[in-house]
Amino acid sequence: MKDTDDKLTSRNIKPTAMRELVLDILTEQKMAISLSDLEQKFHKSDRVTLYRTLKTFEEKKLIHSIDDGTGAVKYALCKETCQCHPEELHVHFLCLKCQHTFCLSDIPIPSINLPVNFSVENINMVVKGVCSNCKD
Amino acid sequence: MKDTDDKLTSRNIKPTAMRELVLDILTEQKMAISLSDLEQKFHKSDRVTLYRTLKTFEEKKLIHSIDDGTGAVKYALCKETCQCHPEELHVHFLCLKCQHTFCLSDIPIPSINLPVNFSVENINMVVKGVCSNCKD
DNA sequence: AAGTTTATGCAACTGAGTTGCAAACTAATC
DNA sequence: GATTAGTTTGCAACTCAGTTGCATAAACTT
Repeated sequence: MKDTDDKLTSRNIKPTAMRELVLDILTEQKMAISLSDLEQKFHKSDRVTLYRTLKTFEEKKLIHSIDDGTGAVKYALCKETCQCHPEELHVHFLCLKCQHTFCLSDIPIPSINLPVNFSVENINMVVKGVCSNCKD
Repeated sequence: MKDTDDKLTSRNIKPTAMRELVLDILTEQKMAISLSDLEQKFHKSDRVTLYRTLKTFEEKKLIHSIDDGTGAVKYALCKETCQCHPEELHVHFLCLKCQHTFCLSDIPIPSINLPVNFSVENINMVVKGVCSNCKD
């Protein structure tokens, strides 16, 4: 738990039992998960608490949210030092077969030449297709 | 109405009074609009009909949908010949001040080098920031 | 230990998206 | 132009994600 605690405190999040649990679950995931997904990892849980936990984590940039168009926002861990600035963001991939959403952490979002006087704060880029697992 | 009718029939959509009206409204818009926005352009209207009209239009590629993360999917007209293939897609912009969502029709979505054995079918790319109108 | 702040759990609500069904409309055939 | 078949429209009702308010429980302060 020491490790988990450190991750929380280093992001200025008070380490409660609930939060440690949620962070551990998020750490285990190979893919992004939604609030409902998270809920189902618990035998007994309160959606609202999980919801607020995710919100807190996102605010403190411990996790980032991905709107992949499936109707439920998904969440995945940020890298240690991530501040979620536009230059740090990566592409996400939604597999239309297995419905899993991945971080393509190695693929940065290409920079865009916006029209004059437009400024960027955030970018959401989701590629939809078929992942290597589902390709046969 | 001739013009509107032609646009519908050329996309294999039967031109009903309702559909002509919706297409006309969509044509007038400078920005993408949601189902709720559309609903409010009518004095008396049925959400479900408008919903289904938008679905039909999208299926026939007369319009495309944009998930800008605001919770409501927005819609905008496609170009005449658009088939909504990945290479044809453009970037969208959500202004965090005026909350308007624009097509940046001149800015194609940059192509991405996906990991091996990943294939693309669609891409949603939304840049969020402040538009030139709201910048002061 | 008392008091203050913060987190949790429950109930309840909103709003987008959706489905089923019956009535209205359109198109096709005789 | 009446009959039928297929399509579109309108209404009711539902699901599900996200959200708020409030009361209790836990953690932190002095």
